[in-house]
Amino acid sequence: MDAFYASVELLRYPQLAGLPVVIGGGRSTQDEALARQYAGRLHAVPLAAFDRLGGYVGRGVITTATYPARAFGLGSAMGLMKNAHRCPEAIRLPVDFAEYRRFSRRFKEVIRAHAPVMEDRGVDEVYIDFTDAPGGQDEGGLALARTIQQGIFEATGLTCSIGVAPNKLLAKMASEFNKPRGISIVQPGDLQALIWPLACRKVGGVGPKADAKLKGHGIHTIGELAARERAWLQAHFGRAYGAWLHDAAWGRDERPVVTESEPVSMSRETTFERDLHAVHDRAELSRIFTALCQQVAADLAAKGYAGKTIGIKLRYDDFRIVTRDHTTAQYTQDAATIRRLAGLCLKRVPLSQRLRLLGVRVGALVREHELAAQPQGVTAELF
DNA sequence: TCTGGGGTCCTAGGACCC
DNA sequence: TCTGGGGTCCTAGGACCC
Repeated sequence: MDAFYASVELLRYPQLAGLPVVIGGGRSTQDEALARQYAGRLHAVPLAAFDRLGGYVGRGVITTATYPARAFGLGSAMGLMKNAHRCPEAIRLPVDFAEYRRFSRRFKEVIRAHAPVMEDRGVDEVYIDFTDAPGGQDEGGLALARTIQQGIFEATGLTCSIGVAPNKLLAKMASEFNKPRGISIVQPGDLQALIWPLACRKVGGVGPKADAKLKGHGIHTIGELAARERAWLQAHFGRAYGAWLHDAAWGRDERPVVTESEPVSMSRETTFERDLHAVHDRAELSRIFTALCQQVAADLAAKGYAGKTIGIKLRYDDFRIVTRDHTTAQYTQDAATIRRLAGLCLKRVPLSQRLRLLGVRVGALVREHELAAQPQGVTAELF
C-alpha cells in the first residue's frame, strides 16, 4: 500500500491533500476534543486546528510521511523532534492502529476475492500467488494486477503498487519501481537490466549492518554482489548468509507463498515520556509494568493463546537493550502470573541505570483450546 | 529536546538426555 | 591415562522487517 497510514488519515481529512503530513508521536490536540467537536464532519476541521510538527514535544518517530512531506526530506523512522526543523509547518497526526487495521482487513478481502493464495506480511503488505488465480497469467500478470489495484481503490479509496515476478524476492523489489500506484513486471531475463544496477540494500534481508559490511568490501550494487564467488561470500559472511546473498543477487528464491501461520510470541512495550529510575521512580515503573502485563494477557485472551516463556525487555537511557526470560511448566495467559514471573526476570537485570523503555513478552504459545489436558499430576516411569 | 512498537528468525553456548 | 556422538531445550543477543 502506498504511504498507508498517511493515506488512511487523508480519507478522514481530505482537506490535507497535497500538504506535507507525517504520522507519528503521541496524542495531538485534534484527536479527542476536535474529533468530538467535528464528529461526522472531520473534513470540516480547519487547517489551523491541526498539530504542527514544529510544535511537537515528546518522543517518537515518523512512521509514514505523505509524498509532499517526503519532498521536504521527511521520512519514516526519523526522530520527530530532531527533524522538525526540516519542515516545522508540516502537519502531524498521531498513529491510529485500530483504524489502519480496519482498512488492512478491507484491502486484503478484495485481494482474496481475486486471488485466494495470499500471504500476510503486516498491515500494509502481502504476497499474492498468481500461479493458479483466474487470469493470473494474462499479459504476464498485468491484467490481474490492474484488476486488484482497481478493486482496492474502489473498495477503500486507497492506492497500492504491485510488482509481478517469478518469486517473492523479485516481486518485492519490482513493487518499489513505480510507487505510488505503479505496476511493474520483472521477468527472469530482466535481472541484469533492472535488478543488478540497484543498491544491495534494496534486497529484502540486507539491512544496514550487512550493507555497511558489503560496502566495506567495495560491493555497492546487486550486480557487484552477483559478480563475487559464492565461496568468497560464504567465507566473509558465513556459510548460510553468504549462500543466501549469492542466490539473492542472481534472483533465486524458492520460498513459497504461505497463507497461514501461528504466532510465536505476543508482546507489549512502551517508551516512557522521560527516562525512569528503578529506585527513584519505583511506583510509576511498577504501575507501567503491571499495565503491560495486563495488556499482553488481554491480547492472549482475545486471540485465544497461552504461553509458557515469560520475558522482559528494557532499554537503558544509552539505548542498550537487555532481555531476560523464563520458561515455566504451565502455560498461562493470566495477568497476575505473567506479572509475577516477569517480575522475577526484572530482578535478574542491573537496574542502577535509568530506563527508557520497558516491555513484556509471552512466547512458546499454544492455542487455548489445545490446553485442556495440561498435565498436573505425578507421572509413573514405565521402563 | 535525537532515535516507536510489534513481530520473526538466526546464532551460539550450556544443560541435559540417551 | 583420557574423557563419544548425537539430539533437544533454554537463554541472550542481534539483524531484520513492516
